Amino acid sequence: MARPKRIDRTDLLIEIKATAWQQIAENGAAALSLRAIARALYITAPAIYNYYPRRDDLVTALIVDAYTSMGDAQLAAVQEVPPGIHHQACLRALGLAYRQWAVAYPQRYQLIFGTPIPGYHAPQEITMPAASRSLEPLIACLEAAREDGRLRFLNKSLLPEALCRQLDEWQHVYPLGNVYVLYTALVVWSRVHGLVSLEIGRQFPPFIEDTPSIYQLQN
Amino acid sequence: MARPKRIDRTDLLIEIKATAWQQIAENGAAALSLRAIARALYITAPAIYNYYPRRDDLVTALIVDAYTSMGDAQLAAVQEVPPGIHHQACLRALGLAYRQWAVAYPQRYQLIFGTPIPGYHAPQEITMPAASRSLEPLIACLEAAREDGRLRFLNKSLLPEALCRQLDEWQHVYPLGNVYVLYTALVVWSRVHGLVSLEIGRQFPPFIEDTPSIYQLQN
DNA sequence: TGTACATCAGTGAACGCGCGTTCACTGATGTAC
DNA sequence: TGTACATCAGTGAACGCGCGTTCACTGATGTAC
Repeated sequence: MARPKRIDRTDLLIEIKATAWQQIAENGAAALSLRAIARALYITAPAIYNYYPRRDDLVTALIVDAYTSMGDAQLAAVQEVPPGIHHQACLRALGLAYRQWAVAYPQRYQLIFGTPIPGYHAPQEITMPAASRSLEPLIACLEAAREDGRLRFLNKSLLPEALCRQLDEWQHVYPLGNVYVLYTALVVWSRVHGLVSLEIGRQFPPFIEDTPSIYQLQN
Repeated sequence: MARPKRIDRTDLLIEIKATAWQQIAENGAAALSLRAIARALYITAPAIYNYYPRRDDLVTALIVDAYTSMGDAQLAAVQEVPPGIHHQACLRALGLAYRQWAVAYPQRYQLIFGTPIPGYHAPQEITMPAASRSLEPLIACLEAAREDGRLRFLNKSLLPEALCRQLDEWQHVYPLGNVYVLYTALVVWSRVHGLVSLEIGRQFPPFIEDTPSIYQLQN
């Protein structure tokens, strides 16, 4: 039977997540605790079990939310690029959007890409789709470039075999694009990620972002 | 009175640290626990207190060790560069050494640069000197370049004031070089760090390192 | 060479703490008659 | 409009756990005579 919705229900669920994010921001993702969240909400700890049957489910929900948020930002960035424009501009917009998102929500960034939470093991079947979706815009952009013949690929034999198999499998489960496109996406993404993780991780002054994606396009 | 050294003493102290590193590698720095270390060494937990009066002291010792290890690697890299060579070569060697060290000791890297351990607060007066020393080779290299007139600096007004004050203070406590040199060092280091943190943090295949330091030298 | 003593690394029990999780409950709310 | 009932979000007590840390202790070792 469909569960009748209480107004409170969504409210408190949202508040739980918000408080969780706050705690992650303050003490790091490793210090997340249901009891601390409950305390902050003037609620007893077991009450949270009405919303998340286990602590890990909360963490999973947070991770999915973070990926979704990132994916939305990426999508918005692509849609703001006027159509018919060179793919490089698209890549560049994605790179900048990635950075802006990370700077705006460092906690989410940390939860997804930072040191994993000690006890927690992410359920791949829930986490992977969200992660894949967040990379979709980038992959689509590269796929379009490939179809235009604007992407040059390296020899297949240059791809490490293990990596190749992994990409194959990935492509099989979430058919987003050509294996080489996936590989290129990973490379592009990882380089941008490198710059961004630096900016987020340390408390250094934000350096001017040097439009990083450009020199990746092997065209 | 000088404490007479037992042979055991240094042995177990080393074993404690080694086990700690192992645990950091396995479960992340956040999961470090004296009891777990004791368990792994077939020892009771209080025994550790003969070597480190508090848990945080162990962590501090590990951090200092990590910095020292990194500094040694940096120093060794500089010394292998034949004298009289262009400073760019020196910078490049430092960058590559940084990466190699990080790849060789990802746990140490994680402890220093990763998400901080929840309860732990580093005692600056112990931690900072070690950190500074690890950057010394880089700073010396840049300082030499400056003396050769091979470093061009931006206008002072372009430096954020807060950053400027912080660097001033740093330079005052550890007189390693000109403030602008320090700034440049930070920039160079941070970019290399960005690339490396990417390579370490994720379990992606190691990409070919693209000799990163070069395009930093503003000469 | 043998005995008495001091040292001190490691033991085992205990403490208080915060954690995730369970359980029977309570009491406000919405629904049916 | 009023009453009886079902629902179910949140409570409070309790559990077992691992943690850091303390304390009085023990027993092997090295030293002094």
